[in-house]
This record gives sequence, C-alpha cells and structure tokens, in this order.
Amino acid sequence: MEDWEWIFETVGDDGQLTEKQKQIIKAAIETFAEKGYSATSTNEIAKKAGVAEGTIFRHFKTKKDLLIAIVTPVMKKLVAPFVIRDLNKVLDQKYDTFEAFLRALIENRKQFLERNFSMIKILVQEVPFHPELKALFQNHVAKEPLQKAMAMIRHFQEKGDIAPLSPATILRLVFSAGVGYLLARKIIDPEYWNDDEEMEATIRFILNGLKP
Amino acid sequence: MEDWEWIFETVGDDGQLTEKQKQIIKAAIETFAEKGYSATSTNEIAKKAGVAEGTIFRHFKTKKDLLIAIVTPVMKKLVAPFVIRDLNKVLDQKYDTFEAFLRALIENRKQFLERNFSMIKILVQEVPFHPELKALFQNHVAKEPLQKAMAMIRHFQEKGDIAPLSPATILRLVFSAGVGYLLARKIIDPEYWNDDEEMEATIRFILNGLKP
Amino acid sequence: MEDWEWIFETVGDDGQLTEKQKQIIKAAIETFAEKGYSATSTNEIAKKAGVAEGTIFRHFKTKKDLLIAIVTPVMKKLVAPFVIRDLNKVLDQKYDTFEAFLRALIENRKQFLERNFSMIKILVQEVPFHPELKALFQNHVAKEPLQKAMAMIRHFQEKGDIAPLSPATILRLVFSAGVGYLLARKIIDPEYWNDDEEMEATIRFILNGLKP
Amino acid sequence: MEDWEWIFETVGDDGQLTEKQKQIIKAAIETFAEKGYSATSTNEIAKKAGVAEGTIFRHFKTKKDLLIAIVTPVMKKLVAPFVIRDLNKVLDQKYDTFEAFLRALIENRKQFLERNFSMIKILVQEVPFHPELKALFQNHVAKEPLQKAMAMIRHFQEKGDIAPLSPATILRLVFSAGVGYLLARKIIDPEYWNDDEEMEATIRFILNGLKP
DNA sequence: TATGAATGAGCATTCATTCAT
DNA sequence: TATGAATGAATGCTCATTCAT
Repeated sequence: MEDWEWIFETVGDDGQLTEKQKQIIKAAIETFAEKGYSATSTNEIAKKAGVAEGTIFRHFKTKKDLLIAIVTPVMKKLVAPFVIRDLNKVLDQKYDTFEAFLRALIENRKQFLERNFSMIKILVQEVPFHPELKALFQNHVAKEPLQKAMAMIRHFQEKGDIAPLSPATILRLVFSAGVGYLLARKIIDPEYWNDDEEMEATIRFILNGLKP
Repeated sequence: MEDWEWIFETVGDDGQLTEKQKQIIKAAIETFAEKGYSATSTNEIAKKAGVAEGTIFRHFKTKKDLLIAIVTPVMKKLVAPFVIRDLNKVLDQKYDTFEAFLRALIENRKQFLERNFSMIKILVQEVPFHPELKALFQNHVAKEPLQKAMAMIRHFQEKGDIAPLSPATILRLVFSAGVGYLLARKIIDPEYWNDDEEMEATIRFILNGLKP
Repeated sequence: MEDWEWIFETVGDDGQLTEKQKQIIKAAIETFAEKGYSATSTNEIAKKAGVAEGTIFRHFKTKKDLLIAIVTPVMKKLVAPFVIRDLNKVLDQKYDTFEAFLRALIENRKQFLERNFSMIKILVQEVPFHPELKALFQNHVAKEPLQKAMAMIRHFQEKGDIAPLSPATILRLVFSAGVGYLLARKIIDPEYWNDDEEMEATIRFILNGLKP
Repeated sequence: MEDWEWIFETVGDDGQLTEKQKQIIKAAIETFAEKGYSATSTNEIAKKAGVAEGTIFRHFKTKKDLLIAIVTPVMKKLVAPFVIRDLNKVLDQKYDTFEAFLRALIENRKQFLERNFSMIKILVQEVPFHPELKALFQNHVAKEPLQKAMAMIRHFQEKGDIAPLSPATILRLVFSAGVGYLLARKIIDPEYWNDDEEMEATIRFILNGLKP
C-alpha cells in the first residue's frame, strides 16, 4: 500500500473499494498524469490495471466519472489545513507567531505534494477544461477554506505579525511565494537545489515582504 | 487584425502566411485554448477556420506541427525582455533602480499576457505532455534568457538595491510573485480586483522581501 | 460450408475462429481477389461481411494482418504434396513410374487450384509487393518443399525414368508446363478447352521432353 | 536515353512527347512496378518526376489514363514477332527449321523482357483488375497475333518438324516452357543460374516434347 | 503550358461505450 | 461481478482531381 492510497478511503458511498476498483484508479492516475486525460484511452487504463475494458465502465459510468473520482478527494485534501473547526483555539494553542504557522503550513503541504504529485498534476491540468471540475473546485476550495484562510490572516494581523493589507491580497502573496517554492522543488534538478536554504529564503522573503 | 497577430510574422520561412494559413492558426488557437490540444479535432478546426480539412494538412504536416507552429513564436516572445544585446547599457540608461526595472517589466509582461492569453494557456497546458515542446522550451527559455535575467539581478545586487542572495533564488521569488499577480488578475472576478492597489502591493512585497 | 473453408482450421492459435472472424476472412478473400489488396477498403470488407468496421480491427490488428492471415495457410497447402515424411516409402509404394507420379500430382493440384483459386490469386498478386509475404514464401515454399521435390526427381532419375539433367532444371521445366496447363484451364473459354486431351498432351509433352 | 524509351514514340497522337510527359511516364513506370498501381499516389509520381501534381492531370486526364498510356504500347510490342506481313516469306527465307525459329524467338523476347521488365510487370499485375486493359489485351494480343502464331505452327507441322497436335495446344506448351524459362532467369539468383545451359535445356525439352 | 493551393470524399484505425455471457 | 466481443461514430490523415493564377 502506497502513501497516497488514502484516496481510496474517500471514494464510494461506504468507503469500500474492491481491489479491481483500486487497480483502475491507480492505473488511471498514472496514465492521466503522464499523457493527459484526453490523450489517455480507456483501453490503455484497462491494460495497465489488468482488468477488462468493460470492468471500468461497471464501476465508473463514463471516463469522466473516473476523472471526477480521482480529482474530488484530492481537492478536499488540498485545502485540508484550512478546514478546521475551532480555528482560533488551534491558532492560540499551536502557533504563537505567523512565522511558526507559516513554517508548519509549508512543511505540511510539502509532504502532501510529495505524496500526491500525480493527482495534483491531473487536477491542475484538467480543471480548466471541465465545468464539472470547476464547480467542484468552487465548492471544495473557494468557499469555506478561503474564509478560514483569511480569518487566519486577520488573526495574525491583529497580533501585529503582518502588515495591515487586505487579507485577500496577503493570501495571494503568500500563496504565490509558497506555490512557487513547492513547484521549483519538483522541477529544478536536485543537483542545483538546496532545499533548506531555499525554504529559509522563501520564508524570510514572505516575512520581510509582509512586515507591518 | 487583432492584437496578437504578430504571431503570423514569425511563422514560416519568409514571414509570409497565406490568408488560409492565418485562418487555420487562429481557429486552432481558439479551440486548443478552449478544449485542450488532445480534445480538439482537426475537423473542428477546419470548420471554425472555414477551410477543408485537407487544407490544414497541406500547410501543417501533422496536427502536432500545427501546435508547434503556434507555440514556438510565443515561447520566444515570452522571454523577450531577457533577450537583450548590450544588457548593461540598457540597465544603466533606462533603469536607475531595481524598482524602476521591476515596474517596467511587470507592466510590459502584463500587456503581453493580455494580448496572448490563449496562446500562453496552450503553451503552459501542453508543454508537459510533448517532448518536442520541452526541447523547444529548453532552447528558447532555459538558456540565454535565464543567464541574462540573472546578470540583471547581479547588476542590482552590486548597486545595493537587493539582498545578496543567490541570483537564482531571487529570480524564483520575483518570478513567483509576478506570475501570481498576473494570474490572479485574469482569474479573479474584476469586481473584487483593484488592479492598481494589487500591483502596488505586489511591488512593495517584492521590494521589502528582497531589501538588503 | 464451402470447399475451401479448410483455411479456417489453420488460422488462429487453437484452430478456433468465431463466426464473425470467418465472415470477415471470407469477405476479404472475395474482395481482395476481385479488386486487389490495395484497392479494397476495410469499409467494403466490413459491409460485405456484415460486421462493423471496428470488428475487423479487433480480430486483425491491421489490414495487412488480415492479408497475412489469408495468405499464410494457402502458402503452406500450396506445396503440401512436397512436405512428406518418409518420402521414399511413398514413392516406392505408390508411384512405380514418374508418369504415375506426375499424373497424381497434376490431378491433386488441379483440385486444389479449383477450390482455392481466389486465395491463390491473392497470393500471387500480392507477394511481390509485401516483404513480409516474401519472407513467408521463403520459409514455407522455398526451403523444405524444394529439397523434397528435387529428391523426388533424383529418385526417378536413378530409376532411369527421366533424363540426367540437373534436378533444378527438370523441376523448372515440369513446373512451367504444369502451371501453364493449370492456368490455361482457368483462363481459356471452356468451349474451346477439352480438358482430357490437354492434360494428356501436357503429360506426353513433359514425358517426351524429359526422356533420357 | 534509355533502352526502353521506344515507348515514347508510340504514345500520343503525333508521336510527340514533351520532356515533362516523359518524366511523368518514367516516374510512373518505376513506382507502379515497385508498389503496384493502387498503392502509388499521384503525389509520389509528381515528386519523382519533378513536376507539379497538376501537370500530371494536364497530360493524362486521370490516373488510370496514365496506366493505359504505359500499358498499351507494351502490349503491342509484346507480341510484335507475331505481327508480320508476308509471314510465309519470312519463314521460308529466314527459318529453315522450327528449331531455328524457336531459338530466334526466344532470344528476341529475352532481350525485350530485359529492356522492359518494369513495364511488363505492371502489365501482368494490372490487367486482371481493369476491364479497359482486358479489352486492350483482347484487341492487341488475342486476335491477329494469335492467328499468326498458329499459322507459324501449322507451317512447321507441314514441314514435319513438330507433332500433329492442335496448334493451340502446341502454342500453349511452347509458351509455357518459354515463359517459364524467361521468368526463372529474372527470379533465380544469377549465382545458381547458368543461362546458356538452361536455354539449351529448355529448347531441347520443347523440341523433344513436340517431336512428331 | 505549368503550377500548387484547395478540395471533400475516402482511408485505416481508435474511441468510449454497450451488452450477452 | 467481470468479461471481452461488438459497435459505429469519430479520429488524423491521404487521395485523385480541379482550378485560379
């Protein structure tokens, strides 16, 4: 069982996936990530999964359903750190400063990205082309998590940790810098990449950039 | 004649494209951007361009050739600001400070993005899936322009405008913040987006973040 | 069930062909023979076979595979009389004289040609244009059968039935006369063709021509 | 100017062919012989001939017309030895015996085959598939030449040189043996082919086979 | 006369999906 | 539940032929 197989727990009504279903999802993730959704044939997925082509359509009514089955749980987990009950308690107890919070957040998302790179790649590639996925995105990402994230920012602004800009702007700046760092790690040849230094530089950059 | 039709001047040997070729390229850009390269059929392009399907293949031997004909000139222009002879002269004469340079750069790329959004969307979407495009990218983007950009950063470091971090790291940080800003402009509902404020905030963020 | 349907027993791994596959092969034989391989479209074959075009490609990966599936078993049977174990026993027991052997051979091949004319026509027409078929021909026709045929000729030379020319030359002369006879039967208007007389004349011609 | 270019003198109304037309015919002969008529595209012929595709259709209304322009003169020349005025004079003056005639005939056709192999290959391959060519064949080959050939045979029968079989049968036997010899020469590896010996054997075989 | 761009029907092949077993 | 044969529409691409230049 691999690291990213948590996905199997979230699909389906009762959290029960047969072995075949898992094989299909796994094969689909690999192939969609490698060649793109449109350029992947169900035949190819069936072969890689070791099942008959018909079996795919027994479990996922259409090819697009298969895509949705992959993308939905990833969307949810993607913004997991921002779906918190008792947000303020967590902040008060765990994160004295914005810096502490930022370090924890980046570290956490770094691990998530590491373990789910293929799925996130599919998500990013395909959302622009499928209205269903856009709707999913709006539901799972653009509503509650966004509010929570901005509440966090306000919290640290009140504490005087960061400048009194619009929380949406700050979110965007932090997000850009964070995603830029995470993406560069995956793209740049490890030979030229000193991860500790780069992470430190990124955090310094954000903190200085947002100094009140 | 639309804004982005500069592309027609760069395609072909002698810069001569027939009207039909232009129609095909235009239709292809629209459709590739809307549905993705793989999900677009040549039949669809032909209809949108108002030509026979065979005509497409007279001018572009394969569907992929058509993609390449679109993507190649965009790649070149994408990094145009960093392909400069007499780099230092330009910097000395035109940009007293890093801030001036940064403002000019963002403004310039903002216009480019505005006029070429579809083509850049295609480029970003398809590069990961086509080795030929990756190779093009390496030739046109990852070599000379990167060197030039880092030389610029060193220039401003020597002037004491920005912190003495590794130029590659600074490039990444500025690039992340810049792209984040440009992307947000296009994605976020204009009702909630005050462009002047956001640009100002972004520039402040970068300058503060990189203060020596 | 027609005469020539022995072909179905030799195709496939376990000699099992579905009804659809048989329909496809039958339609392909008819059409290839009538119009030639290149001038026949898979659409045409599908219609004549009463199946969907896709069905052809489920069973024969390419159009050329279909050709090969037709031609291979015919090649094997074409030289069947010369693929014999215990060659000498057969000759000693069954054929006292070269004449007896020659009569039996011509009669046997006459029937084979009658029943497989279309397939042999395809074979002869297409071998020159397809390297794969040439290779098949060399394997199935030009090796063992040729050796066997020449051994037979030597056998009758030793018995003093035929002149002591090179066996290869004799083979060629007999083959030319035999094929000439078989071809003429099929081409010449039956009204002008007295088969018994022509066969007798051909056999006399060969026997006299090769008298020691 | 190559050996077989006599073909150019017979095509066209007034025996005048432009250089372009010659190039086209030459390219067509090469390609038809190599890949077959149906498998050859006019584009391919145009490229090989160094002319525009439209030029082909200016000179030969359709692709089939081009085939006919190639095949017709070859058909005429193929049976040239049997299209003779004053047949008996020729026979009395030039050929004392059937053997002398046979030798001269084979030698003459050998040279013709040598010089026109590609065109004869096309002729043999395509006649079965094109009713127009079949009609041409009947006109040019199956009428006068056949009568002449049979008259020759009767002449030698009256002289007592060959057996009193039906002239048609004798023609067939001689033709089979002759074509078998000519074909074998072209097909069999020259290393294993002693032409003088084989020709001698073939002539002996025919003469003995037809001895009265 | 010669060109080569343009055509649209036709090509072999692949596709997502269905359905009898 | 799982299979894989069957489908026919759709795919990217080629074809012989036409026609304005």
